[in-house]
Amino acid sequence: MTDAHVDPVNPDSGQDDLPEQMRVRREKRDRLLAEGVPPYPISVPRTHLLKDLRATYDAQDLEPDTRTGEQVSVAGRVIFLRNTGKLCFVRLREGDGTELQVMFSLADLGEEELARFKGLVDIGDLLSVQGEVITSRRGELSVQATAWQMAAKTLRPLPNEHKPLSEEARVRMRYVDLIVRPEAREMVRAKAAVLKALRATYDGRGFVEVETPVLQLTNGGAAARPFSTHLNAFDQEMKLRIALELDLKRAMIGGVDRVYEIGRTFRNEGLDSTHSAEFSMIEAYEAYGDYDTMAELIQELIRNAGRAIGRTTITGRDGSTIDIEQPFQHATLFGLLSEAVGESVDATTDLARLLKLAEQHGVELQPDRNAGEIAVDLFEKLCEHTLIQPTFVRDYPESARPLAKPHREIPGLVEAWDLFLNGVELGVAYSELNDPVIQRDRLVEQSLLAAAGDPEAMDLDEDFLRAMEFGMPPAGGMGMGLDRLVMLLTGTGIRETILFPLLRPE
RNA sequence: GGGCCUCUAGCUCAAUUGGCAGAGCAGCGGACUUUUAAUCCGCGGGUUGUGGGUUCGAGUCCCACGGGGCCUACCA
Repeated sequence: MTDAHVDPVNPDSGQDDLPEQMRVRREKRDRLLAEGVPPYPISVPRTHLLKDLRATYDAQDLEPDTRTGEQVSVAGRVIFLRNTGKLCFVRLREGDGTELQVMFSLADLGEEELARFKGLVDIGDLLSVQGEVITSRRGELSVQATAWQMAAKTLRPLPNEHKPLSEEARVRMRYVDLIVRPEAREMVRAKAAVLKALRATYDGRGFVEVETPVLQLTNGGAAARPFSTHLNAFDQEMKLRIALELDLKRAMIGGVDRVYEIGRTFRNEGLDSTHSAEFSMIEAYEAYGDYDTMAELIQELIRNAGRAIGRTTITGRDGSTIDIEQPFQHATLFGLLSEAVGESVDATTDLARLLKLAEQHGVELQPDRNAGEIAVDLFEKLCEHTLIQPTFVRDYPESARPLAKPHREIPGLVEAWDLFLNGVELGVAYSELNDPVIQRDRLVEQSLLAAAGDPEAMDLDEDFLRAMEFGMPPAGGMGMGLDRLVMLLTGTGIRETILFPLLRPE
């Protein structure tokens, strides 16, 4: 932020139209400038992190009124300020939430410097303080200040520490949320730890991380409405990717046998508490693997991510305990569905029977669904929410998963699973279709839908088909939503896990 | 898309039947050398989301618009 209208040599920026507290802070900034002290210096002394001092001294169990003799310079944000006349207490907080008390006394600072401190420092300011590490009379680890500098003057008051910010304020001003709310700070670090664990798990298994284009010529790899944009250099309409799949398969065809990407995808669809316009996808492909090797992989990914943030047991939404250290269950789609409807249903069950079952169980269907799609609809409505313990739901009807390979034993099914945990879908995997002729048929079918106006259908990606015709190894492929994983492991909503969620302009 | 709720001081929230717009924290002035949401005395702070309307009088009732939330529907 710049204040071009403020003349620093002639301080008069106490603008009348500002709220009182902002005016006061601007005046203090002006006073610093007037005395020749920069309110935003290039650097300030800092010999120790608050965290360092806590690590060094907390373990020593110091008596009250201890003087350690160690001289330090520390820096942090003033989050608490108490003035008892000739002695001021300040609590500094640094970015990770570590706090340390600083004491400003008449005896150590002198009358003039103490008065300057009282007159210039507000809650929220970033401060550098020099002094000795001591413990207070109450035994609290502190720095007894002998000098201080403003590191950066804050012009807006911090919100009330003791009342939670409204949910809207939290997401609109996440920077403030991060300052005042420990859970917000922890979320940032938890997500980073999860990402690190995911990469370590892939890397440990010999997977190679790649980056593939976000800007795409065609819409493919999933069924979703894309964002459109324009590339001026080619005068070319472009799409933002909705999935990573096609480029990762191209890489695998080229010999990146174990390949993964963690990256942003974009979907121009409805937004709600579980759907975001942009979100991070995790996809991996393993040549000579299949959907069983992917099941092993995803368990290890989730387990290691949980361990990285110390959360390997989760309380399910029905109150039960989910222990992700335990092997995940396997079930079949038709097995679970048969159980739910109380009669045997399989890939050969005809459309009429399935429609009848849908009616009996009050499941509303979209028009023109085929038998396989109805079976999946029934499963989603009747079974999905009951899958609290981690469960791989395997073997989908062919028509419901057009990019998976036919099942090795059961006709009419394909080798695909969805992983459910706490009643939500967390990841998917296939034994990937690699017959370029069948692949072409499927994609042509999709492109006809697209031509007919289905905004979610895939475009025909001729280059992808050409790549497939060079031979894609038999492979397993998996996908998982990063935000859903973090939500699951931390037990929070999507607006908490995304640092800066998309919001309407104020 | 449909339904319900909500928007008041920097922040979090009150305001009875339509009758002077308030509190806590934060801020300003004063006292206090051990506070930890300190205490004590005093003071300021508002276009009640925006625009209309009803009324002697609107934070409150009506209409429209905007922001936010919840439920529902849709959604690889």
